Amino acid sequence: MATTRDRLIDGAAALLDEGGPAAVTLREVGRRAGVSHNAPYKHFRDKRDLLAAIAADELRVLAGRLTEAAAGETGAARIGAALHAYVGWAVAAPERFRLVFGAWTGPHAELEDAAQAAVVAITEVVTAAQAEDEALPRGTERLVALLRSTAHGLVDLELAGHLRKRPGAPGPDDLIDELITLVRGGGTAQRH
Amino acid sequence: MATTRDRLIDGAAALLDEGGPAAVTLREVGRRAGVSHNAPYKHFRDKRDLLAAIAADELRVLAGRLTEAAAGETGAARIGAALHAYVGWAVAAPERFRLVFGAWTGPHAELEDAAQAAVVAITEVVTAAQAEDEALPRGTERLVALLRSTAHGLVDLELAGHLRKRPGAPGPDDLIDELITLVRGGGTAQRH
DNA sequence: ACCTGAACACCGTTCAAGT
DNA sequence: ACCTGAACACCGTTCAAGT
Repeated sequence: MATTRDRLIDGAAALLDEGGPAAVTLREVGRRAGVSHNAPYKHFRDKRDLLAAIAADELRVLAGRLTEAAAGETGAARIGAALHAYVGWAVAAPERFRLVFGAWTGPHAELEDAAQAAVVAITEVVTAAQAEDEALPRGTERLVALLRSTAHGLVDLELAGHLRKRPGAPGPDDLIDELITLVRGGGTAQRH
Repeated sequence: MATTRDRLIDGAAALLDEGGPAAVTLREVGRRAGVSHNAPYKHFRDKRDLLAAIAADELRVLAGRLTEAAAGETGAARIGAALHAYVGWAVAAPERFRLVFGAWTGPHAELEDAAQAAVVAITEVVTAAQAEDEALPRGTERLVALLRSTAHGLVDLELAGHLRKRPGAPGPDDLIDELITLVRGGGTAQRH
């Protein structure tokens, strides 16, 4: 049986998916959890803190998916699998994606820890890929930053409807494949 | 002398810059324009429509900056200049950047027109660059989508504080230069 | 420790009415 | 055509009080 705190988080996450952060009213969150409209204040400092708990959960899910997806591949394909997992995660839950990477006024410890763990996960994937594929550029930090940014931007533009105006235009997954190819110098060499 | 509509937009844009969309209350917008708290409804359908007018203005500014920045360069440097202008625009006005590319529920004609014009502007830059630099990959649509996504993602992660945890880590401008290099195959050839 | 109900200060939006 | 003031239905947050 779930604790009140868990039910509050679940209800808030459902409301978030349904209508974005504005739809996450503490009154409705409380109602769905079977408590009063301000019971949430006994478990979270305020609405922001409740949303941050959801965001941190989601970042931990993301880190796990990236690691798992990359584990079944070798070389640059590790990176491709991780980035495809990133896109799949974001597109499946756009509001959670937007929440995680949205404007957080002021620091939040749990959220920052989870974000750091996600960066570590993708960094490990890229390090392994670089060790297996000499066609990948050296410099893990720069490459990670570039790959993260592109995957993130692809998703954000796709969700905003700014990427595919023309039917048949390449989507995020197509463009990730192209990115991997370009980053490897456009060639196919995979020496070890 | 500015019309009421202009003063409403100016006041709303200032409030947006100061504290994000939540800070744009129609009451304060009206107060700054010297009208009542619901006079805005005579010029805009609702708050969303007022924000969309700001976003459309901003997209037109962006399109102009991209074109202007690229005009002074040749080959791949056109793209570099345009993307640096994109980053400069976004970082200078983070809230406007977030507004423009944020979650717009339902279509908005003026905003979509302005977005289309911005895509046309960057597409023209890339087309010109491709004609001058054979090291750039062919396929304008795919390259434009990739470049836009990376620049957008760089800015979004930077603004969220997710890009540069370590002091001295590469910033958006550094990574754009690296992107251009990688996209040209890592080489420096620039035959015409 | 956890929860409730009333209350406060907001906010977007609507409406009748004014010039 | 453009604007105002009152009103409505919200919402986040606080507080005193209950078990």
